[in-house]
Amino acid sequence: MVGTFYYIGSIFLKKHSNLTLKVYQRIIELMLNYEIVPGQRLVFIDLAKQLGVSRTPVNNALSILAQEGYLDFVPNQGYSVHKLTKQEAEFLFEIREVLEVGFLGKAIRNMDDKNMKWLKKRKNDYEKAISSHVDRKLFILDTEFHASILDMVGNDILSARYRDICQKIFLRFRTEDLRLNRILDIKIEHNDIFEAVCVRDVERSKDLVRLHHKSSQQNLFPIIFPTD
Amino acid sequence: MVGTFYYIGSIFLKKHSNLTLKVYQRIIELMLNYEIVPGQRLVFIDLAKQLGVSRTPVNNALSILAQEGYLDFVPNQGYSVHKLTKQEAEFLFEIREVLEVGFLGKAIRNMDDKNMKWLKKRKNDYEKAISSHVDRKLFILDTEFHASILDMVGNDILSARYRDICQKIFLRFRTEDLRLNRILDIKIEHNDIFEAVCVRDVERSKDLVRLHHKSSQQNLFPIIFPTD
DNA sequence: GCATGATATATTGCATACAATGATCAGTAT
DNA sequence: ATACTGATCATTGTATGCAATATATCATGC
Repeated sequence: MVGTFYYIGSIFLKKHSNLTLKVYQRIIELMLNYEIVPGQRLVFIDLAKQLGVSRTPVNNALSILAQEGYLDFVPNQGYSVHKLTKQEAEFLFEIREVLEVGFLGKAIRNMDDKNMKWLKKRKNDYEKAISSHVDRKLFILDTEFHASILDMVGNDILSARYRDICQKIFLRFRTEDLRLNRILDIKIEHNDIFEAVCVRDVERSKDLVRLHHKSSQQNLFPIIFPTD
Repeated sequence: MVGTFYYIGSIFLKKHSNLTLKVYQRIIELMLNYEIVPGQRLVFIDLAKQLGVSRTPVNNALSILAQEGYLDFVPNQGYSVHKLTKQEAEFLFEIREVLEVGFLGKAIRNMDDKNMKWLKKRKNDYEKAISSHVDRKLFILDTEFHASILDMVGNDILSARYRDICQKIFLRFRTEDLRLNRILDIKIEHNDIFEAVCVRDVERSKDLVRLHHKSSQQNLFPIIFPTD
């Protein structure tokens, strides 16, 4: 179950909530669990029946998700799950890298022992999950490793946006797209980044992060976008 | 009239649209024109009456705007226009700068004569608007000057997000907050940036942009957040 | 056989009725 | 006076009916 990990909109359901937000969250879960997939059309009444609510909260939730770019919307025609294009994925990778590299210096300057322990924990989480090929766990834990570095900046808006970008990317992928050798490479590269960050070597960290993203892109894109 | 310039969500109303999107756009206009102001509560029925529609599309539009961070929302209590805190403004400034500086090199490398002319036009637009103190025109034209540089990168998602960040910031300000001497300084600083970009001096451009944002922040924040 | 047009069907869009919730205010007890 | 309780009111939340729109089906004509 990945339900506790989604980032979209950074909404945290509280005791006081409404159906719109619950439906919104549920749809994200459906996307993360491949129960609805990129390209698939979403029909109000079907979703409403499936979730046991009326069309109103479904309509609301879909409006929000469309605005965030997770769904496509055509007036009078309806909603469908957005299928990220190769170009969009490139755009997002590019933004992701600029943010990560751009804030790495501040993150490292801000880092304390607590941060470092936390980061190590995220690194271990990824490694421990390598064997268990469930859902999108690896994508999420990979993202969490990187995001944990950025979290040290202390800029909540940045943290939320970074996670949103990563999620938009990995929602396009399937776990099978990550081949084992790439998974193990990621582990090694994370280790290298972790070491460089720990010794506060900003320039080396930046280089390693750039290299890491480049490798990920080179490995995944031919699989995800074979024709383009 | 600033209606043609808003960025939120980058939705462009087409022939086929629906009331939700029209209401959404209208509320943005109301925010830009100070007809609804930060902190103000938004009541469904009032807005619906004012815009001549039912509560349904208003509800939809407000959900979207809340998700984007332009409105605050408390379930069973309602919506209010978000009043950006000093910290949030600092966070946004920080992100803005990292994006702008981080992509400046690529922008300059991509620049051709057409881009350069376009940028000069944006620079002139700002200068011409200095005398006409209407609405948020200066904020918008200032943003457009900077965004025009980033547009050269050719990353649509980046361009949209950059404008969104700027808009979130300047929605918190009022035109009166920009004092004349700062307005004239901006003109000079834009000129310097423009020159550096034109001669493709990436490092100098970056320094000037950083300086420019720092000055803006130092001038505006004491006025906008006097107590904090 | 293919294009065209009319009809039927499915789905979205909007308004509204009713229910649920929270805020306000008055009244009572301490 | 202040704190508590209950009734009233305002507003949000949800479901649903009907209208508008788009799509699919089928018949007709060439």
